[in-house]
Amino acid sequence: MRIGELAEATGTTTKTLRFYEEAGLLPPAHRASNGYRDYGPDAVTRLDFIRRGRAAGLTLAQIREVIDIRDAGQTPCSHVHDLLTIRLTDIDRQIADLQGLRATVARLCHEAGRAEPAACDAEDVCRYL
Amino acid sequence: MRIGELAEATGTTTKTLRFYEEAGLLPPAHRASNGYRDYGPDAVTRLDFIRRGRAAGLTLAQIREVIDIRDAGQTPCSHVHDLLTIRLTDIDRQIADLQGLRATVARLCHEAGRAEPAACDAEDVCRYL
DNA sequence: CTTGACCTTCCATCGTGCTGGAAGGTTCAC
DNA sequence: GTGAACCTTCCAGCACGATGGAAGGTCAAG
Repeated sequence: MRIGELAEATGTTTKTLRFYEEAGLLPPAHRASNGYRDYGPDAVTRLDFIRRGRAAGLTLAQIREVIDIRDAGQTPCSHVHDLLTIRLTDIDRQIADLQGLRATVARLCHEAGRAEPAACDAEDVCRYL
Repeated sequence: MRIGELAEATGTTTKTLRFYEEAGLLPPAHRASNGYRDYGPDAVTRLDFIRRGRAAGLTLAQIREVIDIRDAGQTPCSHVHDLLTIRLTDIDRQIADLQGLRATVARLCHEAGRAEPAACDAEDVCRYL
């Protein structure tokens, strides 16, 4: 299949596919006689893997690590487990940070809702922030 | 005070202070006879306001909006309230997204922990992701 | 035979908030 | 007088994941 068909089939764009190839996430595509990229069905499988990795919040670099392990003939299972463990810790920290931030912003927002502009000091820009 | 002293006093860097001036967050500093920037105590107040805005997760552009309203002689209270309300909605959405993501990653991580490499299909890179 | 939809490469740009470094001027202590 | 520690401007680049556009080749339908 051609690049536009693959993009259509996987819900992405030709730009992104060329970018992924450049980034080593897709193997260099076989070329038809006219120079057009010619993909087999395994490209769809590969892109689905990339999509799952992105959905899990992995970076393209991390996804590439996993692909490289597989392409080197190893099984990437344990590395995937490591990546997911780190990711989980990171997500938990992000959630905790956001919950702290939410409390702060909610308090400020509540105060700003009952603001008395006259009480503000111009030099301080806004006392409700 | 000179730029290095202001940076020291506010816990930032001279690079950042020049960047803020360029971005319109700090008014162009008065210059001493040798061309050095010369700041008054109000610069500390202004930087403290910027720091509070950053801590609330506002972008520099949003902080600048507030500053511009104040510098135009208006009271920015209601705009601050609007910004904080939007920010709160956004934070709640981010938290919800992350909690959904956490569930996904936790499940994958659990499965990957009891992985059987032999059961993996090489074309699929890793079935645990 | 032309039009339009594809495809190719290459290079630049987005947003966000800085950060680094070069090349040079100023000031102060020793 | 010299060296360090400041300061100045200007231009480049980082991460991240694409996205836009120019200039040109290819192919099938009408």
